[in-house]
Amino acid sequence: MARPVSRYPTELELEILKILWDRGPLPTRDVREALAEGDAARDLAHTSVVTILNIMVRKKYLRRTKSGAAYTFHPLVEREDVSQGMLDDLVDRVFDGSAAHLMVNLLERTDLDADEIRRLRQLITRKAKEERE
Amino acid sequence: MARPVSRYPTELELEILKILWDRGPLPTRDVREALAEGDAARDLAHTSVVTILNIMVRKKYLRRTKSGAAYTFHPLVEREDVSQGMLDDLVDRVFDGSAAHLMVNLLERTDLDADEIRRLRQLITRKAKEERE
DNA sequence: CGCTAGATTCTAATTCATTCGAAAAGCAAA
DNA sequence: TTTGCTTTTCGAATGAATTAGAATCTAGCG
Repeated sequence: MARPVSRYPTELELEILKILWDRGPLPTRDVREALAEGDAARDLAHTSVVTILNIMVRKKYLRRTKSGAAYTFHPLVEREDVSQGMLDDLVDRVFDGSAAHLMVNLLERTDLDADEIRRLRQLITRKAKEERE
Repeated sequence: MARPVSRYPTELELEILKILWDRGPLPTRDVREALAEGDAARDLAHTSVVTILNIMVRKKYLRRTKSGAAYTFHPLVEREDVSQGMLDDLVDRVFDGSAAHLMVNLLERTDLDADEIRRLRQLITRKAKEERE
């Protein structure tokens, strides 16, 4: 048997989703340009980008609409849903289902700025209250 | 070009690493049995397990020692290093480098028990103190 | 010493992910 | 309408991940 379909967007698929989430529906040309810039710069041939966009349509990550000669691609999945799915998967697979374990791990070695710390503190406090009810 | 080697252990590789982290060095036979049990039960042929163990040796995830007729496989990477690597990768790729964003996301929709909340609260408080220095 | 049980090595089939070129198709300007 | 540019469609190559059968090797026993 063979490698199973990955349950979540692959590396490249995620890059493309991020581009479309940030800048809205775009035609192939613009997706290609955005990929060539970006942090993880990928200078792909136009056809490569077309190919992967079509795969993403097949996988229902995107939908496309005709505009003139070209197609415009729209995200069909939400940023939050994908992030959460991938995060939950990591919690399950790597941290054996313990979100707390993951957070402790992250907290112990991440630098956070004051605002972020305050925000997290508030959330935790609220959690603690909910717990007591 | 082709799919690049994944920077972190693949699904199956991680399952095997977890088995070896939990139960120490094991020969192929025992790894196979553990895989067949486990949560994500995988009932693989003996040779399949051998194949992947050898791939993992090539990738330096494991090392093997001869013991009698068979080989015994030892993890060469630490659980913490792998977890952190995979977590950092997710933070980078999915949450654009913001660990705080990830934690907020997780906190908002995860049920934690009282102990875990207390533990996290302590950590955050300590972080806040450090920040003020 | 030769046989057998179990282990290992070799080879290979599948399918996914990534990458493109060649060719067909569409639209706009000359 | 013909030329030229842009786009898409199609087909294909390459390599990683997963799975496993066939062939080979080896240690112990009668």
